[in-house]
Amino acid sequence: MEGKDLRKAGLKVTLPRLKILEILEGGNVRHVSAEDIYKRLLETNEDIGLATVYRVLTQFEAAGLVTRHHFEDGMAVFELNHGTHHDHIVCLDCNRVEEFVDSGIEDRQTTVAERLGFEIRDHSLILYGRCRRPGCPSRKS
Amino acid sequence: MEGKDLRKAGLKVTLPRLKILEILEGGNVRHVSAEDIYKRLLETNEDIGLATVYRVLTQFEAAGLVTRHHFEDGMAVFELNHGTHHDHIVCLDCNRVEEFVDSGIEDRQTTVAERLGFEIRDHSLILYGRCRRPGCPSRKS
DNA sequence: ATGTATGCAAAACATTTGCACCTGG
DNA sequence: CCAGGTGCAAATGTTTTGCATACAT
Repeated sequence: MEGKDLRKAGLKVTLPRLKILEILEGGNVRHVSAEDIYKRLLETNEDIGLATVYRVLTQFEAAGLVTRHHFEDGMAVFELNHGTHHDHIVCLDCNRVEEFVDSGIEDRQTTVAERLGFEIRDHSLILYGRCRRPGCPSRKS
Repeated sequence: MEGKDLRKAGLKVTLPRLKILEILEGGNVRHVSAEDIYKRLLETNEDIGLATVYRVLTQFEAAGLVTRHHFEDGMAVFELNHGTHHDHIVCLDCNRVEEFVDSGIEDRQTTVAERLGFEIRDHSLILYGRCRRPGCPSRKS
């Protein structure tokens, strides 16, 4: 029984919340938009409204289960929190997203914040570039 | 005559573009939304439509005159490019924005991107925290 | 039972676009 | 004069909300 995570987060265990959590856990894609999830639900013939998807994702975020990111296309994407913090690098051509952690960067962020008199609470670091892997459109040039 | 910047950017010198550039240069606020600029124009009794503000800002961005940022509220803010690159730290309580540059962070970003096989083109680093300065609401606690 | 969650449709919001008119060079 | 710029209104795309109904505990 996997409703544990939900109950532990103080959320009533309902079918929409279970299904959405399931999709987030279904590892094939780590960063999904509300619309992505909604489409996935339709494919599985689940009768769940888009509004509910947004509501549930917002609750999950408040409960610390997921993180909301704003990549530069403006549309929000959500990612299941698997404990470890990490930053992102996004390919401008194929939209592939890789994750990384660099303790040097993390440390210096804290130092910089202190120097400016801030008590740091969070940060968002996104690198943009070209990955030029097989399958990436930038390869064609 | 200040239309020089515009003409140099390959843009026809028109009244809306001049007025908007003027507001961006009017140093009191460095990060403004399209709506902010529109309101400022209304206060000055300029008859410029919101659509034009968006169009002009997009052109300015394409011309490299301004940079568009997505802070975490989702609404885009624009900032005049004064040459030097910098990152941002935003106070979660009073929304004050400070700028900083840390060459250590910059260097490691390049290193990380290379390690992951990316040719880095740009990045967005935003720290979030509490500044606890006089006038900052977090002070009241 | 009862308070909360959901679905649907409509609202709200930021941003973009179509089109007739105006303006800068 | 004429290509390009602008205002207005309407369209778009994403996210939120109101409300009557359905569900978990």
